[in-house]
Amino acid sequence: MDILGKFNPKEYEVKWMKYWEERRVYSFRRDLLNVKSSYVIDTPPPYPSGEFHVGNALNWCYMDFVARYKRMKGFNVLFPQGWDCHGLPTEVRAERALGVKKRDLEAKKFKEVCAKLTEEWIKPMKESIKRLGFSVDWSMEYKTMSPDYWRRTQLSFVLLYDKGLIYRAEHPVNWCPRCETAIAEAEIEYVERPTTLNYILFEVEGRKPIVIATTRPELLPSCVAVFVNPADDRYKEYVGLKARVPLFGHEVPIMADETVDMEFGSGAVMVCTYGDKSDVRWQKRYGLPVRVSITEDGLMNELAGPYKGLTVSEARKKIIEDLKAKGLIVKEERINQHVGTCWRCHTPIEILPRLQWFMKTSALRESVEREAFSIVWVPEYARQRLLDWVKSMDWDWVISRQRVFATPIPVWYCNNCGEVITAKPEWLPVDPREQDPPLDRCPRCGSRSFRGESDVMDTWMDSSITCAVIAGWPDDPDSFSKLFPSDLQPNGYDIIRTWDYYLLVRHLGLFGKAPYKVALINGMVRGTDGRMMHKSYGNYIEVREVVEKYCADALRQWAASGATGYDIRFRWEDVDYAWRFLIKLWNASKFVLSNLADYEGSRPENLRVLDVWLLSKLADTVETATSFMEQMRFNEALESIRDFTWHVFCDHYIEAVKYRLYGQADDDSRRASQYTLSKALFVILRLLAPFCPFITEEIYHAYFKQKVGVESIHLLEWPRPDECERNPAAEKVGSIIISTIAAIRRTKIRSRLSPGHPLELLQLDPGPHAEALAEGLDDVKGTCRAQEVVVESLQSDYHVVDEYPDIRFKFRAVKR
RNA sequence: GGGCCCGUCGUCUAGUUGGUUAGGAUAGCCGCCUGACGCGCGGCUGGUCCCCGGUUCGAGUCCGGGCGGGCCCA
Repeated sequence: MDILGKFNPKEYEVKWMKYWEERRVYSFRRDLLNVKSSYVIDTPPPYPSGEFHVGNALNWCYMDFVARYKRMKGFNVLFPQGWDCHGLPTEVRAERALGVKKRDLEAKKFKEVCAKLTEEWIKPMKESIKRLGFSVDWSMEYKTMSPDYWRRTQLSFVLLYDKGLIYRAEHPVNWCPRCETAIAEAEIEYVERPTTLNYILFEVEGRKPIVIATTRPELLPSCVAVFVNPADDRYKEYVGLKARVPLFGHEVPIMADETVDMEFGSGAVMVCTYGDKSDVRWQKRYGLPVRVSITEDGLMNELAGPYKGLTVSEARKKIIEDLKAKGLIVKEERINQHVGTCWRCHTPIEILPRLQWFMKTSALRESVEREAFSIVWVPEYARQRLLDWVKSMDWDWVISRQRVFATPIPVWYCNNCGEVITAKPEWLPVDPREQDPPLDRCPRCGSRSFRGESDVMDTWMDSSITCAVIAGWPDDPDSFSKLFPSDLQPNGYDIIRTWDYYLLVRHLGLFGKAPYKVALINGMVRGTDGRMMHKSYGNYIEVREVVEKYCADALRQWAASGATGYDIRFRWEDVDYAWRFLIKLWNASKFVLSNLADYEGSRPENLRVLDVWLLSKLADTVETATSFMEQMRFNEALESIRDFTWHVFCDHYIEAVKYRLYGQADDDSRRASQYTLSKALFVILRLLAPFCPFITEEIYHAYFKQKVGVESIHLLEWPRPDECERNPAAEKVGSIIISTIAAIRRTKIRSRLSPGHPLELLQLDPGPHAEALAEGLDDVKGTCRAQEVVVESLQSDYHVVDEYPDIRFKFRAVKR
């Protein structure tokens, strides 16, 4: 036996981290696919930003608690780790690193630089994931930028295209003029900012001019109609007439629509191509013309006449000046406006019509809504979030992007007839920007000249097929049939509308089946000041800092301290408490192990009542903890284990068996306590293993490994209540004895005696509990260090046991 | 403006189908060198359960209306 030495988590944590990796302790047993039930976790692949932050840590802790618990419950756990590599920030960083714009460099070369940077940023994140002890199977690691991965993304594109769920059309899209790309609704961030609402005169033949209110006068050249509310008395007579657009001179119809807000501005609005989403709605509903005046890089085009070439904001200034010069602005009003901006570069977005690729998500709305009910959401409110989002979507998903570092869209166009040629599955992976289709001639017109699609796919197209990919799709149908759908999809509530939604819609489109069974939602991490943890708030904590000051097991306990699905504050006090618990466990283990030298491991015939009491309480704890783990209520599970360990096991049981170990009792009693100590510690360690994988492994190896033989505690079975021998009668008796001991100890301390101070005489009046106390008399005597105990009726000057006020006692201490 | 979530000692958290004096943990305070652990042990003090109504013999819990905070969206 290897008695534990000094508590040194930094040393043993690194040791076990390496041990687990070398021995592949957490590998998914593919050979047991048909033998053992699998449990599949669809780890959301993070974007390789270079930093694994505390929010990630929380998310991964949840996954790991489940992974380790399920593994111990006998499941063959698949816990993979991937990287969602493509993304604009990488392109921006690459541009900065190279000092060029992406379009100025050959795509191939630019992609190489991005890939290299991505590899670099993955490294530190991977280190963090390992250091925190997450039980990932690294043989399953994938990167969405690898050709083998984007082969799958492309295949999913082709299959959805063949099913009619992907189409190409000219449609208004959210456009970032800085990034020069379309972006999805999910990528827009709305910010509030002050702006000016301009009241502009539009001439109307035969009437007084009509005043329209707009925040975007630069869109006058794109004006295609004026709208008023049909119930608005001010404008009833105008409906059906034509208004002349100032400065630009074209005439537009004045129309009525009940969605016009009479209270806003003048009650008359102009419809443009496109100022906002309602412009798009009206344009569609009334078949209005399309007049585009803004270019893809955010400049005014020829339609803007003299303003051509100006940026949007320059044009706005100039147009306002010119209108003022002509007396056409009658009022200016400062208002706050919500502006859609690009979530990456924060440039205000424009809505532009453009040929884009779409996924027909509108066709899948009903099945998404239906499947949301077949999924278990932890906590349940998350389902409502998803449903609300699905109901509010009004456009199909734009899946094309005008970027470089991303999965290519596997499509070519015939230069002669324009035929769209999608790749055959066997051509994949393919990059149409660099490769021609393996065809002699265009199947429609026979031409030999093709042009590859230069657009690429939205990153979400990569990351929304992970459930299929980790299950082995498309190469291993057998494995796919067993590992799809995933059992667990863990992520934060902020990305329910993206991650959970896109996964659902993609897999439903491809396979007609929901991709995960349980969605486990985590809240946001707040700083010590209670606000969201942000670098800009100055309340940002780095994972490394916590691990260096404390250790991974302490950080993991902090992550378990909040209620599942709700925000959690980072508190050093929690980490500190966790740290102290580890020390407590360490010392208790040291005590137990140092008393087991002459114990061979078998169960003695006769346990004493306190032994049975402890094991029975332990059975309760096992049951409670198990139930909480099943419900993924990690805070409750951990708390029940810590509470039992600290207060039942250490404070009461260990204190009450010391006299039996220190040679004041007979051998049977000693052996019974040794059995109970070792049994209880072994169960505690296993209960704690999902939360504190390092310390439990260290203690396991110091003693239990030799008895059990299994190479890691994490490969053992989760404890069952029945292995702890529940016994309600003994629990009752034990509780009486323990309460009595505690009451005597309290009284000693109040009398300024140390708990270990010997008593010359202890007088005990058990009241109705004579039988129970008779059974525990040795324990009371030994633990309270009474030289003599007399059981007798007490009438005066006695103390009582709080929990059992019928029990009276008094004592006389040995003189100091 | 809309949807969802949340308001319980300073802080975090539990509170079953409504049912004794709202439980636990931390922090705070007061004791104690006690033999695994002062990184410890024992104890004490903290709550008008956000507010106002209603239902009820009885409301932290159910209903209605506010107020405050958060996330997502417009």
